[in-house]
Amino acid sequence: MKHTKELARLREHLAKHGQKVTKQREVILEAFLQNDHVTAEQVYRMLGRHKPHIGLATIYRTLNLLCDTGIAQERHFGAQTHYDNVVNKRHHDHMICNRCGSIIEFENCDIEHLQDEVAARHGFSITTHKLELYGLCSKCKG
Amino acid sequence: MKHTKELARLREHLAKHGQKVTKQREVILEAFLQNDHVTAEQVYRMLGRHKPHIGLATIYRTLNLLCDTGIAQERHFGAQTHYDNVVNKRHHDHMICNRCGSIIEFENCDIEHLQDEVAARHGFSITTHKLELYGLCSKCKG
DNA sequence: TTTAGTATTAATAATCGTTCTCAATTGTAT
DNA sequence: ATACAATTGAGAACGATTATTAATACTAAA
Repeated sequence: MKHTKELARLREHLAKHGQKVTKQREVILEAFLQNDHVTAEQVYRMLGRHKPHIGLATIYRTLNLLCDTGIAQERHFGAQTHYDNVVNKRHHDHMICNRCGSIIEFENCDIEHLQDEVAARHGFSITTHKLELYGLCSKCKG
Repeated sequence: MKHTKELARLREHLAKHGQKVTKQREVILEAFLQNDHVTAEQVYRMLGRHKPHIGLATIYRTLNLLCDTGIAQERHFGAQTHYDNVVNKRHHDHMICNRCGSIIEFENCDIEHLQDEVAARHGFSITTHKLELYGLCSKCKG
């Protein structure tokens, strides 16, 4: 319930950029940290009964802010942008089930090595990457 | 200029599905095949002076049709959907330059092997995948 | 080749996710 | 406490894509 470390990180970022600590930002951070990844709509629904009401635009603004702090990371799985919780996690990629939509996280250093090799061969320098495997999860295969 | 093979493939698909061969579909296919990957807008601009005028909705419909035939494949690089020419190509992935937007294709079997391994470890069966490397191309690095 | 029937088209309205605008409000440094 | 700048909520605006619809163009059968 108390994500003091992430809260500190957010405050530090805000201070460094002359931005303000607001109730909305704290509330949205708290909601965000309760999941592995969420869409703006999902956060909006989570905070539906919150008083005072928090607008959808603020959700978007704050989720993008969390990306700036490095707490979140954008992913484009389908139509909607997913905001991925990456605190306390190393880089990871995703498997997405085409039937039930569940998302499984995984990490694999060997793949990342090979990516670096390929990039080097083309004189390309990687800043980020995206790897998604689509198919059927173990449950939906049966 | 004459992509008879792809045209045949399209006609076959249409016949099999009780759909019709139209001028628009042939013209759009021809335009599509002149690039490695295009957006609907790009095709629309390519055919800007074509008579009779071809509407944007028809471009979208036809590009999606080409995906059904297996001639094209959708990619979601940024805001717009890219339609990737995959005839006569094996599976490949992409490097996208963040500065100039150029897209470099590459293929790497070792990576695909590792993907299969990871998936197997999770009881997941892959139908498709997407791998994109973002960064700076050799030109923009200088 | 004419006909009848269905698929397709162009134009544009509609939709969806997201960002922008702006007046009102709230942090923050003094 | 004051003043200034950043933030907010509401809804308008936006860009990409899809749906609607009346008119048109294939296609297969006669």
